Amino acid sequence: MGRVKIEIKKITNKNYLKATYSKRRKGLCGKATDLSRLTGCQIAIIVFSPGSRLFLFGHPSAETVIDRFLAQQAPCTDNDHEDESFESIHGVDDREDLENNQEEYKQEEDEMKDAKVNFWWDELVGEQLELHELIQYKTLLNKLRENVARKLQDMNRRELCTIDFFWKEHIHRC
Amino acid sequence: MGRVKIEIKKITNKNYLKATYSKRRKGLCGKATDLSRLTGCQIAIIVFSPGSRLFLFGHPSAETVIDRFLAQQAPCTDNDHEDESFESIHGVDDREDLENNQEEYKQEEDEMKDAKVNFWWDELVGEQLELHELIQYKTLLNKLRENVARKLQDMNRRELCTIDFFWKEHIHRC
DNA sequence: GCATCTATGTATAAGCG
DNA sequence: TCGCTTATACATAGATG
Repeated sequence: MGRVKIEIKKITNKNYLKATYSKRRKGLCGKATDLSRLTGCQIAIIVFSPGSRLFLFGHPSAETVIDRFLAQQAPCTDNDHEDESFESIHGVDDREDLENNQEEYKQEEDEMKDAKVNFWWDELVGEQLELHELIQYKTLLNKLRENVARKLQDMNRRELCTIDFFWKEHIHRC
Repeated sequence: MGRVKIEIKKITNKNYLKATYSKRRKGLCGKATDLSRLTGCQIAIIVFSPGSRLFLFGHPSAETVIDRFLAQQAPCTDNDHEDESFESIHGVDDREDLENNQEEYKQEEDEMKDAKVNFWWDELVGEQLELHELIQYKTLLNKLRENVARKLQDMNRRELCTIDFFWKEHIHRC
């Protein structure tokens, strides 16, 4: 959409590339704003420029929409199922045995250091923490998420795709 | 850009709204594809429709770009600083005192149940876990992130904006 | 709802300051 | 790196199947 038709392929001239990047990124955000205003949808756009600079855009804000997306990604988030899913991680699938012997359960709980994690964050978020403390937690949390995500990427790609499909088959895509 | 000029405000007619949503969302993705191909940038677009349906688009994939964004969000992710930031969470700011008395440090460490979390996930990600276990962890992790994000949102908005600015002043925005 | 058509408003390529 | 200009390609409003 200009004086001449251009081919949609990687621009080699650096100055030209930067100009096009700025112009079209701006145009993209304008389109996103229009779409949001016309339909009332929420949009987030994340761009990493050729020089790896991060650019964010969103309505109501990029972070709001990204958080909403992340919250939705968990396939099982009801409180009713949290304990269950956590136990299955640690191989504590036989719940009846534990319920029949509270003493043994407590002992086993003490032996499983990892099991405390589940309660750790439940208590954490329930407490009245200072803002900077929450932000520090968020930092650790993002780091952990990154590590787990890397671990997942390292694993068998086909297997991962299957799971991904199961997870996300309800998501529309272009 | 059509037969008549339209005002950019919320469309009330439902059928018309859906049609416009589909057309313009498609157009937006086309623009994003062009931008990515022309400049080599990475893009993710997250949209929640008026009916709260999730739509994802991205190059190379929405998830790839979102993960890259999340990984970058942690202001302090080197291993060298993890212990430091973690201690500051728990108010253990006076490090010299602890270094002068290893015994006391160990004792205090034992008393801080929360402190184990830091080591928990370090060990976790280092181990050879099954895919489904990782996915379960990811589930818990997303839930935790959601809780912390909600907590942050509940807090004083002005204070939060200040912190956000400090965190993200390097991010370009429209 | 989705594809197609056509007229028309918009985004933008190239150029200049 | 910006902003502005202009000619032109493109996106899309409305209509139809």
